[in-house]
Amino acid sequence: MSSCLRFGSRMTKAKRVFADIFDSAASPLSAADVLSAAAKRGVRADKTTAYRFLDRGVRAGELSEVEFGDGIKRYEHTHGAHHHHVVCVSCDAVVELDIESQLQRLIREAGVRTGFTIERHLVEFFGRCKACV
Amino acid sequence: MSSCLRFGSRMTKAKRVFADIFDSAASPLSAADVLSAAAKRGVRADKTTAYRFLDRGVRAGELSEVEFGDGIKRYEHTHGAHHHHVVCVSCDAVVELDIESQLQRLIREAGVRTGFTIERHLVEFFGRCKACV
DNA sequence: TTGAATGCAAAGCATTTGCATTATC
DNA sequence: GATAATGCAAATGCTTTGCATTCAA
Repeated sequence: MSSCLRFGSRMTKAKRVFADIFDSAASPLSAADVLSAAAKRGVRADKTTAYRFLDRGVRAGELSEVEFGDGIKRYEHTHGAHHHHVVCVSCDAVVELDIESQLQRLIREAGVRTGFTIERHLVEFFGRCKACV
Repeated sequence: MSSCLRFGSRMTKAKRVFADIFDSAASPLSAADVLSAAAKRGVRADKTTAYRFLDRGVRAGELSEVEFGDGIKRYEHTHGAHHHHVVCVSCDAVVELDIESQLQRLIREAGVRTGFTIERHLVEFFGRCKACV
């Protein structure tokens, strides 16, 4: 169980569990998500530890922040390209969506039209999954 | 000075200024933005009043919430179609962007690929405006 | 041993709620 | 005069900070 999610110079129990949790996560996780998942695996950690893990992960380029616009920061393991999600408003299921090529086109157009140099974008979809329609 | 932004049954000084502020706003405004704009016009109001105005505006369908993913809720006057923005990360300038047709195509595709019924989306762009490159 | 990592408590910040007061209709 | 709207204080929820303690290297 060697996660590729590693940063910092000392390996601790908390970091090991957190990394494992992200490796097997099906959707972006908040600090609270990480803590409850860790608790389920028998590891109690303080919320500060989780917040620091997430912050360091982002700064190490290993985690990326995902914003669903509900005031809660969620994170996912960054494997290669950044991607987008479709979130079920009823059961919170999250499905990844690869729309890179379409977005690149859209971003190019947005840049041309506004004169901005686009650096970053926020693109997420919300709706109902098959089971929740 | 008759704003089309009206809701509730009694017109007060605070509501009048807030409505005027939204009428002449160039970009989405937060509660703090609204309050400082009101102060500049000589009207001191409590933050609770601003939050309630924004909430009622959304529920009346007159204001729509804009999410830039920074933990601050911003609002804009809803005239007709919902649109998107390009935000300058340096000077906070906001430019509107009409990409409805492209988005409709993207949403249709996302729905087909994931099996979700897409109800809502979060699409905003961030970068540097011409002056801030 | 040493300082990176942790835990706990307290602080920050945007937002919300409870309740008495004010002022519009 | 009824009650919608306001203002103030306190509470909420997520996140961050300060600081003493612990533990991996």
